[in-house]
Amino acid sequence: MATLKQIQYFQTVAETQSIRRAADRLAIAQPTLSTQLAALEKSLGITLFERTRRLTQLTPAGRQLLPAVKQVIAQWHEMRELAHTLSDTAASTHRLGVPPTLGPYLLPNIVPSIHQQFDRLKLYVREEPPSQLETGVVEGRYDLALVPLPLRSDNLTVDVLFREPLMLVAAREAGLAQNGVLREQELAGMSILGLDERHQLHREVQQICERTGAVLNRDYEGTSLDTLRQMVVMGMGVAFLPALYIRSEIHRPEELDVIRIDGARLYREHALVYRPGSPVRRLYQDLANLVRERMANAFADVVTPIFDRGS
Amino acid sequence: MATLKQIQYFQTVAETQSIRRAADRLAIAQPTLSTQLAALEKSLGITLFERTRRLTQLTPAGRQLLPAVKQVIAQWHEMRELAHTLSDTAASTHRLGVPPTLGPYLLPNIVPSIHQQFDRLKLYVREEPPSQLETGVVEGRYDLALVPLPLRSDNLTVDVLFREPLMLVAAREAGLAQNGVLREQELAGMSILGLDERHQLHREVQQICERTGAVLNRDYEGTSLDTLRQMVVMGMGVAFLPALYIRSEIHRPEELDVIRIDGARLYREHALVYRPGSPVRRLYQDLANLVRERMANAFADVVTPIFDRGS
DNA sequence: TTTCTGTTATAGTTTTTGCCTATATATAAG
DNA sequence: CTTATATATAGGCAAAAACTATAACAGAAA
Repeated sequence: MATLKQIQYFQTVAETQSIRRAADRLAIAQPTLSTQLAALEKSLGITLFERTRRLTQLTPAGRQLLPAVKQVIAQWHEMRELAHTLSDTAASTHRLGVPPTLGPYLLPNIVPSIHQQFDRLKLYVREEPPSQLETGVVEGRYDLALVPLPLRSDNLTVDVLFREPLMLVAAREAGLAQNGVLREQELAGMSILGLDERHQLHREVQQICERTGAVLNRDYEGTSLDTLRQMVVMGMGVAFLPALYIRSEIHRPEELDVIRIDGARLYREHALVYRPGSPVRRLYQDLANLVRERMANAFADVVTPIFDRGS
Repeated sequence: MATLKQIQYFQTVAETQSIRRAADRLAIAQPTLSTQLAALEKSLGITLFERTRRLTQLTPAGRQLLPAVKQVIAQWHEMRELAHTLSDTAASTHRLGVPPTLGPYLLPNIVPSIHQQFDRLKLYVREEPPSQLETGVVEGRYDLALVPLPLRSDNLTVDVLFREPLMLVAAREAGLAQNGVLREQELAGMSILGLDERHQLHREVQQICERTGAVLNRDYEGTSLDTLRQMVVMGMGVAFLPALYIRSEIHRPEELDVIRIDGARLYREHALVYRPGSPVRRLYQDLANLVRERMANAFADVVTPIFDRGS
């Protein structure tokens, strides 16, 4: 069937113009080489060499086949080199899915750290709603994903990363900000702007409203955190925004007050998920730890990293 | 060592996303495939697949290796196709050597016939003095050559092709032409122009002069048949020119008389030579016959084909 | 839960093949 | 004619690739 070995033998004989010398160079016995060469010629249906005692040289057909043979061997070597590079698991490209309300505000803070620690690892990042991220990982469209808890799927490995507070944001003129803090009870009856229901954040805010007695305003819904912020700036109401978004996109002096709500469970939790069978789960665990440490070191005032809690 | 079979297996499993289905498509047993896959992974130092019961899919590293693997297989198929094409011996490029005093005047007449009969055969033609053609064939720089007899080497197969008369050419004004024929005796003492001694024709003309009593003029020697003809036209003397050259390059009306010499052995003989061990000698015999037949059919008045005479 | 089904891995065996040594054969050189 | 050198052939062994049978395991169905 024309094996790789055989065509390597072919190349060597063509180069040395001698079966004996080629056998020496290949460190095999001369009869072995004769036999394999004959087998190759038979399987190709071509006489490759004109064998005389003085020298063994290519036939016209063999001469024309040689470049093609070299191509095959060259490609094969290339493949092996690539394999060698990839044998370091952290040298591959991993497909990471992120939700649109987290990715743009988290990744710029952690990607440099990742590249510092795993200098040959590459990330192929895509944004999608969390539900699709989960199924994406299960079905193999992603290798790993950042998703908010709780998960829908139960057949994924979950590394909980950190807790991210949701802050109430109001227009400055609304005058809600008493030293930046509000008690939970004061939320009752308040009209809250939210994202449209394709975002996970929609549901999270909805649950907060139910718990605190605030009212989710469904007349106007944002399509992204940025539009939601604009709606607040324009005085259409107040909204709950994630702390990392605020840290990233809202700078003082601005027309907005950022208010912490005392005593309420106003936060969301993010996790890194991947298939339990993934052969590189150790790498993903390392990545999760790297994110937690990065959060602990540089974002302790914004988020709360969660170590040692599986799911 | 990572065989071709193994990387084909790899590709098939990647495509079918299942070891079982891949085994079916490859017409091998499933355990064989599992084992070979494991062997490949070990030799590459990479885990290529994430095996679950539902589906077997590529790891990030495997995903990146796949294109390289496909390249190898594609090149290999290309090589086999080329081999199949070349398995028709008449589909290769054969290196043909010709002497400068024959090639340009013979080949235009026979190459079309060759391409008609062997439509996929290609010739790579080079001109060299006959002595170098012979060693060229012996040493493998040529696959076959047209050379004048007699040969220097005795380790070549010789297919004698045809006998080509040498004609005396004189300027019209010399008035030598009595009905285009001269008797041999009339050559005695005549001054003959020849080629320089690097050409085989130099020696041939020299021998003719010795036999007939003509005198070879060595003061002026041509470097090619064309310069020799020019010298005759300019009245510097008379010369012996090969019949095929005359047929090809001397057209009437012209300033030259072409004279046949009666009763003398004024000719040279051409042969096709190749190494006795050449695996395609049958093809070369066919080519020799084709040349003879072409000469017999279209050039019977110029040359004398020689059938059935080995050497 | 248990059972059934479908998929991959492992064990044991047979067949194939790639390689070796020894020897035959053939040619060019001495 | 003999010798030296190169390739081909023969016979045998060991490694590898194939097969069958079976185990292990997850997901679906009962």
